[in-house]
Amino acid sequence: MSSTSAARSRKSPKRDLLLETAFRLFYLSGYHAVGIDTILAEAGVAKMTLYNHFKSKDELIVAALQRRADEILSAREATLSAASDDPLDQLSALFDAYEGWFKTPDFNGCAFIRAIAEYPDQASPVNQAVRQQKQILIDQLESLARKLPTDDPKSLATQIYLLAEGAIIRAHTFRDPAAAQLAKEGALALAKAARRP
Amino acid sequence: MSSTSAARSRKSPKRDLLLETAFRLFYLSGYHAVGIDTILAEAGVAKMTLYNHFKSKDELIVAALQRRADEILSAREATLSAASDDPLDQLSALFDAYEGWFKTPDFNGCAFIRAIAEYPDQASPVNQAVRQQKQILIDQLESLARKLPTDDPKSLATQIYLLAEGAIIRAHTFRDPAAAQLAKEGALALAKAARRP
DNA sequence: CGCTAAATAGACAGGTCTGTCTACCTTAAG
DNA sequence: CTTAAGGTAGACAGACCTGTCTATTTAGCG
Repeated sequence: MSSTSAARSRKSPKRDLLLETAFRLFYLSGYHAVGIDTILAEAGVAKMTLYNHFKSKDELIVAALQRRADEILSAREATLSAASDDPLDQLSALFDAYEGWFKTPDFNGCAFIRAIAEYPDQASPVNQAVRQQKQILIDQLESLARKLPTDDPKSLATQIYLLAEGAIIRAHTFRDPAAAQLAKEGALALAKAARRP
Repeated sequence: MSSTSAARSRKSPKRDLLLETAFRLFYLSGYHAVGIDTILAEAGVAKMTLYNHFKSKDELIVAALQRRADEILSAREATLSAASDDPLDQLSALFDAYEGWFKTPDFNGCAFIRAIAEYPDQASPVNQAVRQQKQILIDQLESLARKLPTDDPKSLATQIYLLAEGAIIRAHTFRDPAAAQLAKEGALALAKAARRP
């Protein structure tokens, strides 16, 4: 029995290569626009290897997004810990990091926002994965806002979140990395204005 | 000669029905996810009628977005002219209108942002159509910002734009219409803080 | 060596997609 | 009545899509 095997280990070089390749191509052209065969050809991996690791294309997308979320989380923690303890400095560092991202040659917007755009059904696993990831950023912004002198840190954090997402949209739509600095100035102004007088 | 006809008139009931149906379905499920046949079945129109009016699916998408842009522009002008002449009132009216939109049962984010997400290639006609439409909003915000007491109306207008786009993203991702009011308060705070002291 | 798990190539089914073509119908104007 | 434009139905080509299956090969390991 069990002639064909499971290959369900979470640690596998082929699996990781598939996730990296899949994310890169999805990010370049979109989720529906990129077919399985394109990813397999680019990665040089057989089709059955993919379907041994993932049940479906949707599952591959979710895993690729999850992998990307881990990368982002690590980078963000590095950015924050490189800045001083001053919450305003940390806010500045966050938006400066956005600017660096916007200037990378293959910047193509936010993979998560674009995933929501293609999978707007809230019941979709892709949609759920995106919301989960976005919530982490919002939580981090909220804990940052709590270090600021405001009586409504939650609202302030959300407003900063709106500026951050808006900056990504603008940078992507108009290829305008300067959106990061405008968002940063806006965020700092809101943080200062929110001070209880 | 010319046994088959052109049917290229810009005013045609079938053409308009196609555009309305196409936009509704694209907005519901996405551009790649909705096929021509689905639109034709929903509209009750023959395939050749579509291809007599539009050269390709891409051209249909562009036309549907253009039609939607006209609607939005009219609605926005109505919103602005219903408010007082005070630019802060006009700003408030804009974000209140956003809230109303977010609360509509079939709200599904911004059709233009989602189009950019699916057609990230700047050379794509869809991408170009979206940028053109978004620029109109930015120009309107800029002319509004010029009525405010600030020495950098362009930056202020862009920051308000970031809040507006961010609010749409948040409202769509988390089904949170309250994003509109947060964005509005943020925009008003920025407008007041930008006053030359 | 021998066993096992992982990966491979490639064919394949079944469906969907865009776009084209033909032949026919309806309607309205001259 | 005649003519022409717009619309219709349906078949069709050709490409692409996801997912499955089989038979074979490779690689690690006791």
